[in-house]
Amino acid sequence: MEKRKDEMVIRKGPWMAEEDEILKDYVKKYGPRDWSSIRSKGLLPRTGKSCRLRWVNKLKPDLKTGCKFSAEEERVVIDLQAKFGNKWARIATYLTGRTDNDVKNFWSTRQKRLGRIRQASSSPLPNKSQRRIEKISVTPETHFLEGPNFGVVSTGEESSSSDWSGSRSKVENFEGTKMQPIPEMTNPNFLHLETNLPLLDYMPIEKKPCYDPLTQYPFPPLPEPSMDLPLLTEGQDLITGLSDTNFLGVFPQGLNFPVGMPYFGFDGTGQISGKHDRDNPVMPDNGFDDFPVDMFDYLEQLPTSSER
DNA sequence: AATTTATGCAACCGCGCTCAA
DNA sequence: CTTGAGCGCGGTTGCATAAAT
Repeated sequence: MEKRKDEMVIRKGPWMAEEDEILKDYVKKYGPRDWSSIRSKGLLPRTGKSCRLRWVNKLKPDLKTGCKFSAEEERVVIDLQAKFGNKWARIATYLTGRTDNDVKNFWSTRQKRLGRIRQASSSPLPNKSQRRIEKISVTPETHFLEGPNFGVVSTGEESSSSDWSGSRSKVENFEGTKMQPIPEMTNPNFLHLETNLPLLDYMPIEKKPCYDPLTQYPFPPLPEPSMDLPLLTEGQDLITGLSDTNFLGVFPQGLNFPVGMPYFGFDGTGQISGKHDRDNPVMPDNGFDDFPVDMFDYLEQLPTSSER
């Protein structure tokens, strides 16, 4: 017996291709609004919320679905999370083709990864079960150092921190004789470095209208590059501002960086931005009060002088 | 090859805000 | 002023898949 449309059983769970098509047709006709009417019109047995979520996160035409966060995107998220806190929707406005859910998931994944790193770093001689976790965890984000006292991570083939698929097999665990966490990880001054970081001064992307005003069909031209940041070559132009003689003034006295330099914000002019965000007291809600998880991200592997 | 475990992502839930009736 | 619908956001969960054992 057929139910009236307002009695329609609400469907949950994964979307089928047919449902996607119906939803796309709806948006094509009516625009991305009145989500609840999709159900009241009897088009889909889904709540308005569910329809909106599906559209925003998966069906909108300008999304970078299935594409890992680039190093630049990672950097933006990390900096803006420090600036805004867990305001994923706000952060997402600074990234082209990324949704709040994408940003949230990225951050969540990153938090877990850093948590594992933290755990691994606190037990230098892990037992057998822990060893696996460490093996999984170690990426360049852990910033192991090369040299006689420090472990080796780099295989020399990774140019972006964003693609770590397969990285599990590239690294060794702590029990190996070559590898130890960097000593700064336990230095209290180092741990509080983050509070001294100048923050980026990004501009949100101007989200272009999603719909052709004539046809109401979504055809957003792909947004322009996402912010007033110089396009950086990984590990190179990134540190342009280091030539600023005032640059080191932002560090606590006596603190030095044996490898690489932390990333600091750019103001869009190529100069290091020393701006602190006074009106944003929000601190990252990362759950590691005494161990800022972002600490790793301000250590970028730099090319050696011979590589520049 | 089979099983276990970890990971990442899609989707749901609850809460709060806005706005119109 | 109140109320309820609609919507957006952040937190959380469950599942599919990959990786390890």
